[in-house]
Amino acid sequence: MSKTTSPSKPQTRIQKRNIMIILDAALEVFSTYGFRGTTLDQIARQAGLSKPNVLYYFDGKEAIHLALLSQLLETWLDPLRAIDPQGDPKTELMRYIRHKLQMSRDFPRESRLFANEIVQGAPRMEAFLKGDLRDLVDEKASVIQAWMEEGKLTRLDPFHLIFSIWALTQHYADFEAQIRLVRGPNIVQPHDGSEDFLDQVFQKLLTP
Amino acid sequence: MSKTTSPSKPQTRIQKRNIMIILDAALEVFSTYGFRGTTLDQIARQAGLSKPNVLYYFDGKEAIHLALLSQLLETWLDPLRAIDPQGDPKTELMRYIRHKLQMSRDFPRESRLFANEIVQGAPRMEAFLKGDLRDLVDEKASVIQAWMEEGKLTRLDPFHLIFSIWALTQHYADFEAQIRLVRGPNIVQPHDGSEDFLDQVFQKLLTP
DNA sequence: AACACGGTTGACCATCTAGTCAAGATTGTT
DNA sequence: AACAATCTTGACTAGATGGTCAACCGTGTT
Repeated sequence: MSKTTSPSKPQTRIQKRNIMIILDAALEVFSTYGFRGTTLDQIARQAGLSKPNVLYYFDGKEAIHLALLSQLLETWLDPLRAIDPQGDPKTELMRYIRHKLQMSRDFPRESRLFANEIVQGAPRMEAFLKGDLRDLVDEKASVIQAWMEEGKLTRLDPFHLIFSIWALTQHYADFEAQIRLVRGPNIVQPHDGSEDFLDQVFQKLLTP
Repeated sequence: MSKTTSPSKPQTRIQKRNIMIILDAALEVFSTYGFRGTTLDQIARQAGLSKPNVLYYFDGKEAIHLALLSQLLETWLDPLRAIDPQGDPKTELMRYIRHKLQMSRDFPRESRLFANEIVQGAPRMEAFLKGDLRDLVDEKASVIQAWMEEGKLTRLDPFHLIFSIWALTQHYADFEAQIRLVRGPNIVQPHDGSEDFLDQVFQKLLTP
């Protein structure tokens, strides 16, 4: 029987705390080493718990990973969902871009967890990608398309536009190591200047 | 003693063939599962050889990975190196962008091998990133900066510009699974339309 | 204090994985 | 054909890894 997915009993204080600790530790490790590259011992050590104790709260490595992923997927859709068809086109898109960049800055581990999954073929996210995400992307692409046809935005392929936003914003989290090493020791925050840059890029790009 | 790095004896036909087969198989597997997620058995199976036979040609898993990586790094610099300070600024950059996109289309496994390494903190590429790559990026950033000051390009942070080119071009290879699943079964080639799109984007962006 | 339940862990197991080795098969050369 | 060098592999080992379990500890309630 699954341990964390049974909603019958309410969670103890200790349960709440340890489950949070474990998920945080697992996020740290999974986002760095990928699913197969992560060991339960690593997670346990990072969490400051013994391995059997970790397995007391989760049914196994897979279950921890799944918990992280489904927790993540919920919040992943929100910024895109928030694009308002009634709002001002450029404002809405710029807000989306800033929101995504902010997430990449504030939750780089989540971004890398996601990236790890997708680079490796997304075996655990097929349902999400071709389900909820596809529906939402299709919907918002239509909205953007309509905006373009009204002449309020530069005419571009709306799907490629969305992908380009993902690419540019997530790059700062996913390839942080590269940016950090290429820029040298002077640059502490790989994100420095990214907001101004993306603002410039998309202002110029989207204005017809 | 290393097997493949000893240049004393010339390679046999069989050696040449098998080393190529192994590297190709390893690229396939490493690029999909990452270093720690890949097993020697997987590589051997993919190569159609026995595990001891694979180890006859390479000193171990690490050595295969290293061979792939150093082989890759050589070619990785070429497009950037090809940017000619004497050429026409926009032409040079557009050529670079198309070149990078082409590589992402023609060598997606190489791109994903790279991506896997970097997402996981680039532990095996530090020297390259903070050495040759940094020098080259610094050099070309200066060139771009000069072009901008001459008024031949839109004023942008040249480093962020280079990163944005990397992000946008490699995205099509690294996140192919996402694009494929989000776009649905109708889209066969995730790259479809990417060249036109990036042409539009950077034409508009770079023109002052 | 005593009890029950939740929480914790050392010791253990089965399986997987990188790597070894000695023996046998194949190939090229004379 | 005969020989040496190259090539191949089944069987194996040591250590890592996911997961189990029985016993023990801690906490809150009466």
